[in-house]
Amino acid sequence: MVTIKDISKKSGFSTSTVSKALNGSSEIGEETSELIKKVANEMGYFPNAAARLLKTKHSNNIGVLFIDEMQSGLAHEYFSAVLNSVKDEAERLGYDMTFISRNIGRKPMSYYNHCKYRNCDGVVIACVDFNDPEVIELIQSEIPTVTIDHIFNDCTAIMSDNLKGSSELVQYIYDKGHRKIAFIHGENTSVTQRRLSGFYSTCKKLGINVPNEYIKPARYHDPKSSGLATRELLNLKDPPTCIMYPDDFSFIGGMNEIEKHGLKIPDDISVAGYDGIYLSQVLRPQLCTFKQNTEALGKEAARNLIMAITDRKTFVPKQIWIEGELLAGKSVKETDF
Amino acid sequence: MVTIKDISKKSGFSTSTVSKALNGSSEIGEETSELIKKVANEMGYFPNAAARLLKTKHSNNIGVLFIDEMQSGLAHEYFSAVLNSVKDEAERLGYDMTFISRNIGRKPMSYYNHCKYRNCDGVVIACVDFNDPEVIELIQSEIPTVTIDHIFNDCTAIMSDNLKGSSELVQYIYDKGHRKIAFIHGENTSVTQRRLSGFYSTCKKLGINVPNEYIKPARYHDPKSSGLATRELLNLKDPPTCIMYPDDFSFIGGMNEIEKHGLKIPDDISVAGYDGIYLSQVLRPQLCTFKQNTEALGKEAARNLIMAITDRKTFVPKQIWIEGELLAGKSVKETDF
DNA sequence: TTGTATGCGTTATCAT
DNA sequence: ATGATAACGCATACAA
Repeated sequence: MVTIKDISKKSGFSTSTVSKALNGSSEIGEETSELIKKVANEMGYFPNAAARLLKTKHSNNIGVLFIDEMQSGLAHEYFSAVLNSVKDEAERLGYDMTFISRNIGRKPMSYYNHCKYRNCDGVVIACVDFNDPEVIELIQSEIPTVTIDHIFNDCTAIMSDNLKGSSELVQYIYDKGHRKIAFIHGENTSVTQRRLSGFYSTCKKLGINVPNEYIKPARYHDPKSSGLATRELLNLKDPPTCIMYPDDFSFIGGMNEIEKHGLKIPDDISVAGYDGIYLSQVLRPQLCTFKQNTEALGKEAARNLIMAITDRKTFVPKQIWIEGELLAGKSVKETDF
Repeated sequence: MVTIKDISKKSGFSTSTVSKALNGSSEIGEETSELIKKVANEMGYFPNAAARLLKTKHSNNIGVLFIDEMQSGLAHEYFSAVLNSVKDEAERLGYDMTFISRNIGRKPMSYYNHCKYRNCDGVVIACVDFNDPEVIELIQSEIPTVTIDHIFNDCTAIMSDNLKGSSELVQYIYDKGHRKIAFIHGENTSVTQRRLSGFYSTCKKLGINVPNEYIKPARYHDPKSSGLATRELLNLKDPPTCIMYPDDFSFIGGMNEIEKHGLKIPDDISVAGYDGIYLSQVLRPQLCTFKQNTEALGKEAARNLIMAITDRKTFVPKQIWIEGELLAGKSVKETDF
């Protein structure tokens, strides 16, 4: 391994001069600086992040907490897309990304301690149980954190605008003439609560009556439970003319159930998803859905986290709302009720 | 931050005694050891990975190279599942995982240098262009590497058994009575080559004649190109009775095209996918596909990489083949040709 | 069994 | 403008 010492020997300058030159310090002469850089290059020098960290206390490394109890974040297209965007932006800003887990080897370790152990400058938290005491410990610690899709006290949060999303969907469905709209929702999280709020408030605004049996609980990313809920809805005495699903993926479960009932989308029943994953756009009929802006979500998460790290003293926690986009598709039929 | 020094002061023992006790050295007395551990616990001590690394040269951190030119690995369910499994096993064995990219901040950096910079003990490589000189540089370097789905000289490779997979599919389809089997394949990689080999050799063994126009190029994970290929196949004077797709996801493109032609699966035409992603099992009819064992792939990758790291001297590079499993589904119709 | 001293590669402080 | 030196937190060779 080529070290600063080697460069020092080869170039004849002291290690401190070399260090300064390599870091672009203004106190080093133009020529020396050039020479040193040249030598460093020739020798294939690269700094050692660990040694640097030991002095500077900056690792230029951020942790990511992406643990889904079901199938661990990554399997979920929405979260993997967000994560990917976090990664791109972090790299652009000079930060690497390390996964944070609850234990390393046989040793159990809290998320917080894991971050300390790896000297993470900050952490992006998403797709976790925000009631987990360990998550809370981490968020409340001195380590800068940014949460995605969950507001925790006054910590910085990047939020996909779920209220607006479900509102726009309802509005669109209403505009198409539907008055009997059912909503199959995911498990009880703040995301779900916001979507429900958007749903109810828009219905109210539009004067739509929503019978309780039109609201069905299911699970995110779980076609089975949505399929079940769909069956219940279809078997109602007065079934809805349009069903909103927890997410595009879950809709697959509904789709099968609808076909089993011999119904056709959108002629016999209209449907809408959520997320706008690729799948939704290649299904036929194209699914009406609300596309969350995963790119912006990840990018803002990384940007704000790094701002919080860099301007630790002046950075003010904030909530950032990322808007999405309605993809009309062809799964909601124009109707005259 | 609580350091060994703090514990030393509080407990009255020297830093080296503390260090040894904490690392379970046998040269420290039972009681002292216990006492020191107790104090360390009380003070909330956790070691500093960077400082430790500086001495030991082991980071207990592995890098992952997961860059797809199309949509960056993570969006691909197959790869994200593999990655997830790598992560789980690595963590179990006491290793963290850091993403490796080509540049950090504005500074361009080869993959190899990035690994050095972060002191990765080893790297898992998947889903990249294996002709990239930088990838080659990394594989040929002194850093232990494990590749997934690609054999590079005599480096350790974890291979999903694509030859067997496509063979079994052909055999199954043949057993169902089909003799006119088309194959839409992905871009030219070693994975594709193996699948093609399996396809051709099994056809030959079974005495099936494969016209050239039954073999169509498309792209992995790209429904559009598979849709196009499907159209061409359906428009043939003598169209196939069964179409094999590059992967389950791509099949969606074919599915739409088939519907557009007014055909029904499997009554009018049979189809098969590859991967066995969740989607394939919730589609109706359930897709006939070959499920790759992502869990085993990731686990073996992590295990072998860490073995290579630990037993650097004695570890012998090897190829490990991971078998998958045919999921018959209902998309291939029994026919009497 | 325990303690002392040293060094990993880097940066920062203080001289020169 | 450049250099000597110390320090970051830890592990280890060696001394006691």
